[in-house]
Amino acid sequence: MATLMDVAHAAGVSKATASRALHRPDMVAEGTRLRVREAADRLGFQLNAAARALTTGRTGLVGLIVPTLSNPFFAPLVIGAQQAAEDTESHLLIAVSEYDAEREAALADRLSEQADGLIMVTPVGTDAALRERFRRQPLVLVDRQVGRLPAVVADTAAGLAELLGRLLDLGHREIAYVSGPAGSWADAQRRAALTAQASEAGAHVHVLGPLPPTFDAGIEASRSLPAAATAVLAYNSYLALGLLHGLGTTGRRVPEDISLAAADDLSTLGATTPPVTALDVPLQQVGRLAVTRLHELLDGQRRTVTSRVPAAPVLRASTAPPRVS
Amino acid sequence: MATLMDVAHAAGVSKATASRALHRPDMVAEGTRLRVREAADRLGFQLNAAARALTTGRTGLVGLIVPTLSNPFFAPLVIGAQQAAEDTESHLLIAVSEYDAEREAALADRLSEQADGLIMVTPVGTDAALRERFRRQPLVLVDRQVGRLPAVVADTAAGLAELLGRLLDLGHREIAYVSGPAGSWADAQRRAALTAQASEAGAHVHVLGPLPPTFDAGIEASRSLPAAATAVLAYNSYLALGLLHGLGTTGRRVPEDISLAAADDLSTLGATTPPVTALDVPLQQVGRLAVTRLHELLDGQRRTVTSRVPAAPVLRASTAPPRVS
DNA sequence: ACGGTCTCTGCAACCGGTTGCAGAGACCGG
DNA sequence: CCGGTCTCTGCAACCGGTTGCAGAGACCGT
Repeated sequence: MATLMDVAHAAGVSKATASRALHRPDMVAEGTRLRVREAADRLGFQLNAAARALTTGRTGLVGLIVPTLSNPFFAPLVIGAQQAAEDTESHLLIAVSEYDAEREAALADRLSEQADGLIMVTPVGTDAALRERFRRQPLVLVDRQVGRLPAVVADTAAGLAELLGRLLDLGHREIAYVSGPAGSWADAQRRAALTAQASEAGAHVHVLGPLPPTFDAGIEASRSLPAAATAVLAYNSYLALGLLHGLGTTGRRVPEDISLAAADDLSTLGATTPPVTALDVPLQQVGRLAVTRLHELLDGQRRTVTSRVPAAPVLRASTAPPRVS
Repeated sequence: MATLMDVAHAAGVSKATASRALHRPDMVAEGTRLRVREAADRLGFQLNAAARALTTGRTGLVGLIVPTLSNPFFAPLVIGAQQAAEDTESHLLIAVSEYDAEREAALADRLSEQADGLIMVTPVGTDAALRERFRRQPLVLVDRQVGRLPAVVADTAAGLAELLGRLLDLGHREIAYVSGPAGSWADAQRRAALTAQASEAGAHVHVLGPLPPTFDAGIEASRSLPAAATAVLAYNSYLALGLLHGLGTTGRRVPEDISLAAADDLSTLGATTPPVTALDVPLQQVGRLAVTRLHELLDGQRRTVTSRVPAAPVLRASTAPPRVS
């Protein structure tokens, strides 16, 4: 593998000039630059990332820790992050925590050796640990707020509030909310937003759970819905799918007997019978923004604000006015 | 950030000894080792990955290129790869090609600057390009065979053959196969295996497609199934889900009127009505194996064989004997 | 013709580890 | 007591880039 030295030699200049010709074009005479460039790709020169990282102190790597990849919910996040990474000539170092705080910490430690900074999607785990980690290394949180740490959150609480508004408009007054995993930050946000808004409107939100955000848990939940509820909101698509299935087998029709909606939007929700009303969460943008924020942080721009991206309801056939009883 | 030099100083030894104390324990006296270790974690020493990579020529990074992450099919692959990476103290550098050969090539080029080797899941793209790339850098292919290049493949063709066997046993003789994307290596393998085996058994396989492996394409396909077909095999779960939906809306019952099965197994297939017979592809193992193979390659063990992991049918309610006509 | 400025290039130090080689003692057998 | 072996440690070179600093000309205005 050709080194910069080889290139410099071939072009008849010094290592320093070669280096500048390749990424400081304005510091070098036109002719020289051309000669070096030509020599470089004649020799198939590839810059040694490690050597560069050693001097510059930047690896160009962004660590990304997600709780899982089995949930396609996270795919757009990764895609968005990758797009932003490409734009900034960096790469994604990925790790999956499996919702395990200890494992997550270990991965973060190991990733941080190689990466310039970390992006963490960490619904579980303590605030204190995250604060501590932020003190040691550049860090951007996703879908979670801890004090004034930089974060990018999808504003599902607001979106869900809007969704609830629609249900209230339709006439629903007794609404069940099927919670997500215990200790989830996002879930707590949603629960709080919903109950507050409902009581304001003279309605009531029945909270079920916490539950694991799975299809099976959704089926379970469908059996314990309060009889009064005319609509049910689910923490995520899997729960919603389980609910749909469970309601179907117990003979309750959606939306005639009960309305159903989910607080995220997997593509399958549009393909069920009936299609399920959902919240479109622009995760790709979240991913992109997270990387951008991280780079701002690395460049020393102290914009440690929380970025919010709005989530909007997508109304489908699973929501309708309650049956007049 | 403390450097090795600082640690050495604190422990009253030289840089060299400090280095050895940390990862060549047997070369150093017990007492010294302890002193160095103690100093290291007192100072919160973190080894600089770039510096290490520069001298050793190993970054400890494995590049992984997948066509997409939106399909949860690939999640276990990533998980498996990550597990193997953890075991070998390395990390996953991930990139998504979006099924675009040009993009894939660019990503591979850029990843290879940083990674010790590449693992590529590349259903599209030419053999020649892969061969060429292999000449330049350690490379392991997944779900694709190109000459004698190292590869790990899930033996879906064999698994599908077994599945076809079951259908034949049930009495099916006219079977539709709904193909995957044009140019897909795996799809070609399956098609060939199926048609050969069917004609041997006096049955006939009707090939539809190629089609994009999506839910919608599955719906489309459900409208153009040959009337004679009593069973249909789909290239993947999404097509199968689409077929199930499409058949439902046109009034053909599964499995009474027609049997249905998929050549991979997303968890949702077990949750439909009826649950869909599928092929369990142990992708996690594939991912793990791919990383192992890559490391063998890096360590100079020239085991450039193709590893196969078996895929086994999971029989569910969507397959039954054909209706006697 | 001359001093000053500006543009371009090279020298050499530096980033933070790893490792071949050699030297210093300790230890051992004869 | 001596030479040989073995264990442990340090010196210094090296990996392959980047960058501050200074020097060499070119060019300019007076």
